[in-house]
Amino acid sequence: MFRGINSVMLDAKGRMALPARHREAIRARSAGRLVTTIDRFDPSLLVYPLPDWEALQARLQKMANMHAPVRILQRLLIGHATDMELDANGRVLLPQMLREHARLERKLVVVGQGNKIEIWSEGNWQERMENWLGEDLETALEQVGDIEGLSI
Amino acid sequence: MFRGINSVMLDAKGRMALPARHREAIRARSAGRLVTTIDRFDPSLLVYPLPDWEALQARLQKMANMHAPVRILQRLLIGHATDMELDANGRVLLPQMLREHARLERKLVVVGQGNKIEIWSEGNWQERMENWLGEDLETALEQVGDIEGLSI
DNA sequence: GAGATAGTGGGTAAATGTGGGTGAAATTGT
DNA sequence: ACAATTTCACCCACATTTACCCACTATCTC
Repeated sequence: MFRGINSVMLDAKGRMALPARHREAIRARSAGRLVTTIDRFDPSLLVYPLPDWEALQARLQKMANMHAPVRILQRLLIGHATDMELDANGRVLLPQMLREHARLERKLVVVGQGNKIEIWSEGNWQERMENWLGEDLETALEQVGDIEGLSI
Repeated sequence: MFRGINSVMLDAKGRMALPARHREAIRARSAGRLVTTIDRFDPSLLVYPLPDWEALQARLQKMANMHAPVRILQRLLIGHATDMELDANGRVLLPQMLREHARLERKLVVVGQGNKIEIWSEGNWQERMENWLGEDLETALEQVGDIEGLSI
């Protein structure tokens, strides 16, 4: 569904153009309605089409919250989830608290990730990229499994 | 499927002629629709016919992304994967961010690699070639296995 | 050598991304 | 409760990028 990377500006009002390549898919899937929340591992935001987020949220809420880690996960993800809508120019308004979490500044990077879109500050993204490209993913992946015969 | 090496120019608009020897195969396989992404080991781009890329992406997305190395792999590959289409002259427009990753300048090298095509800047390619030719591949390959009885 | 094919360059209209004005709505302070 | 201030939705305007043409040259085929 979503893939590819774009560089865009965050304007003074906190708005960001969603790359055109994703708009049609979003309009078709959810009439332009989206939900953003935080990424719990990295300083970035996750954007889902509304129905996909709702399925995720339902799943999170079904988990028994007697366990502290489940409660924490719910607070982080559901707590920060904010509805957004594409405006006439294909932009979205990113909520201030989420902008702060991802430490977004003027230059952003928008990364398609299949069922979701990630939003990063350009600086953070570039910094991470350098590390990721240097890592030995194969060794780590073999321990996870799932890499058997994968050839890219 | 794809094989052979060509030297082509990247024009001022970021376009590159796909060597004619590959066009027919691409048109037959995917009506001229391609996906490019980055190579994670070298400064080069990988080009797949759309259906072949989609099979790869589906495989990547099935992996459970609770594990950090899986997320990184997805970000690098799916995150940079960009749809392209052959224009009337058999050219493709290479996205700016990918051009930067592969450090493409005016002179490019296009290398057929079976199921994919690699795009290099001429300078990088030549530099690597010298190193590759000087390496003792046999010793290294024997440790990997699968070389038994291979005769070239 | 004439015609076809391949690679390259460039013009132009449409699409895309960016910035900002303005009034309505929400929030804040008193 | 009301005024002051901020935020937001909805416009419009503009610059840049891209898609779609057409043209030119070099090479190859017959």
